[in-house]
Amino acid sequence: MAEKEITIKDVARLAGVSVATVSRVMNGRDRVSDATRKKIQRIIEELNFVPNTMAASMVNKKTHMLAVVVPEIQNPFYTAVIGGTVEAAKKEGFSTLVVSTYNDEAEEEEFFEGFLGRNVDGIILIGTHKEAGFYRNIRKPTILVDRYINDCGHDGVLIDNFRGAYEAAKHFVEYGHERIAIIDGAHDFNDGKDRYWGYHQALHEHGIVPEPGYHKQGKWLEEDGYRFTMELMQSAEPPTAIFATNNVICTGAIKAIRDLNLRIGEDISLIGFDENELAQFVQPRVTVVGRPMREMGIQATEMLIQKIKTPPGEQTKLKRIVLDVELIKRGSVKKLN
Amino acid sequence: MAEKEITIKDVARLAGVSVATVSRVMNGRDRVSDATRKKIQRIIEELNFVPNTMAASMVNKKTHMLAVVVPEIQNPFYTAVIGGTVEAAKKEGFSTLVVSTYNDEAEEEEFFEGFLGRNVDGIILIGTHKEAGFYRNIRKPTILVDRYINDCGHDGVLIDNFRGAYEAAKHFVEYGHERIAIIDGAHDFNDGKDRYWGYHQALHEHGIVPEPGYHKQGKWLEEDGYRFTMELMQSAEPPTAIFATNNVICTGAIKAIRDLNLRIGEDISLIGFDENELAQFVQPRVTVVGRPMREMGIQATEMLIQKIKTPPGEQTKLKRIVLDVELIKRGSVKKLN
DNA sequence: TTGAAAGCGATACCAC
DNA sequence: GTGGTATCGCTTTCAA
Repeated sequence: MAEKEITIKDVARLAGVSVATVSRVMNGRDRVSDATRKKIQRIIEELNFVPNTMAASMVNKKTHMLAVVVPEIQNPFYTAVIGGTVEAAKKEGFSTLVVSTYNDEAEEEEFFEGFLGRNVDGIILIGTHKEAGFYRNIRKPTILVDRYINDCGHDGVLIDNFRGAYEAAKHFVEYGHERIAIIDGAHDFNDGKDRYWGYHQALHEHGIVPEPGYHKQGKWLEEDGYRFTMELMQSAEPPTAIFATNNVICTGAIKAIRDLNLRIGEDISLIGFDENELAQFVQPRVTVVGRPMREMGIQATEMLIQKIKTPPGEQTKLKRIVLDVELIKRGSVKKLN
Repeated sequence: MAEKEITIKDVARLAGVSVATVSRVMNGRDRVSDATRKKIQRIIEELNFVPNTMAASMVNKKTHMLAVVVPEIQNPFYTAVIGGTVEAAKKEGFSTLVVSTYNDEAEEEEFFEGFLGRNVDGIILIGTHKEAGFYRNIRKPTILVDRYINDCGHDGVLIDNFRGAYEAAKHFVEYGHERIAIIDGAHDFNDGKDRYWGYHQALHEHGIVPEPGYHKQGKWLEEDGYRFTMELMQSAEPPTAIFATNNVICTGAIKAIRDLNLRIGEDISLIGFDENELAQFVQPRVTVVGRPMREMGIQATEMLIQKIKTPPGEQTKLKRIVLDVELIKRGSVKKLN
């Protein structure tokens, strides 16, 4: 681990040519005579020379690396997005590195200020910051995924949270439910807010006034799902249906229902948002709003690379792609009518 | 996104000093008169200047970045290790980036050859390659975690797989089981192999000859756990106990048992390796061999940083830390005696 | 205390 | 085709 690195100069010297020529054969652009090319390649082989990527990057200002920054690496939703990103990036010759901010704004800032944030060619960002200002400060091709802040100055790939929630709530209503609870968290981002209002509108349209006591706001955590489901079901007038607005809240709700010895789809109807392991395990399986997670990563990455390749002059207008969601009906909603 | 970057030269010019002096106040090493320091700091502030980390790294050959390379980012075991790494690295002033090789050797090689692999200061590696040669080629401080290849030339942080499996199998035996099946995968790495032989020894010590038909080898996948459990339970002489040697195999086994309408801990006893969501959800909960996942990441990172800071001359002998495992007894093993 | 200048290891333009 | 050299943006002697 001590030997000093071999550089392009060493190769040039041993091959009896200039560094310029060595550089040429490495990058294969300019033409070089077959004889010298062969010789240089042999030396490179012998010396086991690998060019210093950082030096090259200093000149051409490109690293061919993308970063995908997510709030929480443990959440399968995010890892699916990451998977899509890695796949799409690879196809275009970019490497991807993953950074988890653990939902910590400071952590997110550190990324952008550090070596990484400053040296990737572009960023797929599922942000933790809530103010547009933070995003406007990012002077690098960036695509916001899932969470979008208005006026942030970047393109986005989102899903139709409003419609997803609307369909879920409508499904409850159409099956005759009226006492429909919703468990969510702070409306810091568009996603959470939209889900609430989608639910809200579906109820309204069917003449149901959402009861404040049926709206439980936590921190989008599994324990919130557990605790609020407990509370709801043990209240004087329990709901007949619960809308768990993300995957971990849904997991918590399922556990609570189990601990209460209630039967899903019988004693209580349930719809989740995003797939999760338990939703697919319990019987009957739980109806969820599904979204094209991997696809979101792919689309975002393609947009990003497109942007990276576009000359600074001819950048286009801001763009937001909204992907559709799908209500995956299974057996967790009881028909009351 | 077009404006040209501000450099140290701009700052120097505007402050009427040399770049050397600006560099000095940025790094705060050499002493600079209070007057000029103040002035330079003001200019830096005004210009919103952020030094180019890459240029700096070219000189001092340090990036203060660590990479943690895992086979699969979706597996909670690995994300736990990552979590430990990030925490420990941060404490020492290092940033961490995550790379998933998706169990693909080519992907792993690309990492090492690419920008990333060549520019981090050290690597926490849960490898995918099976031959020592690959690892010996890594000329950078590296700690192998979990999977270890003999003669690879790097330190390692492992767990006592043998004992974990041994305790699990012994637990079965002590509860009177004799027909004990094991589901694992290829013995490409020490971990899988050790788990098998730990099981083997426990049985032998108690006078039980492991029956070949009870050893099912797949690819360490959930579907293997599912399929083999089905096969085993539908065979002429089903086992009374199954040892599922990793978290996803255990998940598959639980699903199969559910689909067969069997009761865990009653019709079939089960022990898993590593925690998993279903093991904690089903009732009775499933006994598992637990290991200090986060702790593994922390220990490995501390070793790594230690190594990075050690002058090349005085490197110590290779070292392997083996952390202990714990059999977390719950209700999935029936007492037959 | 401060400045000039020599790198760090590549690329790319301009000559020849 | 090939070589010389300025350059990228910073750090670090060496002098002054």
